Amino acid sequence: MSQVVAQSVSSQVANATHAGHISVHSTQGFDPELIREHVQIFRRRLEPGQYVYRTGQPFHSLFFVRVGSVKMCELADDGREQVTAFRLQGEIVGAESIGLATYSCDVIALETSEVWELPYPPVLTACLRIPDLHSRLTAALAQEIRRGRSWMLALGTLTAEQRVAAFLLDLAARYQALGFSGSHFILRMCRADIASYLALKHETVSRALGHLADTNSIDVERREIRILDHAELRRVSSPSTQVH
Amino acid sequence: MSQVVAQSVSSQVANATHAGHISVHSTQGFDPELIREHVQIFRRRLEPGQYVYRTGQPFHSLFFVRVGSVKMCELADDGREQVTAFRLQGEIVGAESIGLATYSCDVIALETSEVWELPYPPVLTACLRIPDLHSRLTAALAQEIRRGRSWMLALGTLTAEQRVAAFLLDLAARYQALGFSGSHFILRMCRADIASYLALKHETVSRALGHLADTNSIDVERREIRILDHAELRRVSSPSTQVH
DNA sequence: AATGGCTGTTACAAACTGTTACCGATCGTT
DNA sequence: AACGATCGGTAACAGTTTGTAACAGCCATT
Repeated sequence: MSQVVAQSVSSQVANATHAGHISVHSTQGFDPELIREHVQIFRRRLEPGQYVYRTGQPFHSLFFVRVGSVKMCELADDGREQVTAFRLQGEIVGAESIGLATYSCDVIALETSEVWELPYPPVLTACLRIPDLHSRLTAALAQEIRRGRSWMLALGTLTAEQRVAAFLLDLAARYQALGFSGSHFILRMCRADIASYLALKHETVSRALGHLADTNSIDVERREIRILDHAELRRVSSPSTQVH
Repeated sequence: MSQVVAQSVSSQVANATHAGHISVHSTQGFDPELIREHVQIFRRRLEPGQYVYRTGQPFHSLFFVRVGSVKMCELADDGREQVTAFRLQGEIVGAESIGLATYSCDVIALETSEVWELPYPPVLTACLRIPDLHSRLTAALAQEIRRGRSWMLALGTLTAEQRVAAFLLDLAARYQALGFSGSHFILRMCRADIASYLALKHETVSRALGHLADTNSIDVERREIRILDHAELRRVSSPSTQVH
């Protein structure tokens, strides 16, 4: 039965994708359509686990996630590593490496995906020609800074269960903005990736999901998530809203 | 006696400041000198605790920290707040709010400081006129994203003592890049601010500093820090370097 | 259909961090 | 010089998160 449900979800995905309606909201208005005439765009198809780019490879392009989703992994010299972002379709990756000779992180497809490669020097040139494009790119970069800061705040101030709740709400909002269901979706990443992103252990993520399910806030079936009570999830993820 | 030492440090600060040599490295080359002729710059003097700008105020300018240091504080709707960055002289604040109608965080002076206000619309215009400036601003924004990511990695993978060690090393490197001593400096922020930034409680910061002092890695006298053993500090802050 | 590998779940004990409380030091003010 | 407020340090105790381990479910391969 869960098989059937999962399929119904993927058909939603297919529908929305075929509608060709990519939310520009999620990229702060940086839309590849705007530079189509000025920059040659290369399309690349990716299977789960394939790299969009790797740390240390020469920086040459930004990438627009057209279909699917990717994870971004930061890695330190001493071997530590962490997932620092998940990017869904309609979002940009690669901007963090602007100004460097080589990419500063790994980007890996979570599912079968398609990215549009936007060679950076041409993008830069186009920005000078199209004043609007410049401010859009700058705004997209600034938004990326804010997303990081905002997530730092979450990591620094929320407990394990609160982080998991906040993570689900964030994903739900982004799926909804894309035209998918905001209360029923499939996690494209494994527990270990979620845990890494939330600065927890994967067992702790499991336990938190289990507890949220026990309290009927959500329904969990491995990677399939149903949000049963948005209000309760928000309450859980916002400590100050609690009654003392 | 500690009084004397503290004074010797502040004279170092005074010296380097008077030398007028602001590192462009720390701003990825975004230097206010470059736009002097295109943008009218306003100078502002700040006393400790004063705001450079507040969350919700209309966004209008970037700020270049000319003298002193500031903290950046993120605050959530539900009241949670966290210090998300410390900026020393030669660094830029305000870039995270580009593209928004209002500033997205608080910036507060930690000591007597001077900031140069750079009205943003003129900066943007100047970027279109000076191609080089555009790439410098973009690069500065990208660097800000990477700094955030890199700190997220630290928060997510390091223990309390490792974070404190990493924090001290980061400060040391930045002071050294500015021409100050990298092994003897004064913390401009209180323990609570450090704790907030490191996602710890201030008691834990105290314990960690105490333990680092016990092992002769550093010397602590309230806000005065001497790094006695850089190598040991690096070892502490890099888990994988440990021998099993 | 059976196997092995990977992923996810749960229980229990241990470790680290947070909490609370108190004390001393410093600084600005009266 | 005395005062209060803020800041910093220490300690005992409580709590959450983690580590370890065992088990179950899914999937690809044989």
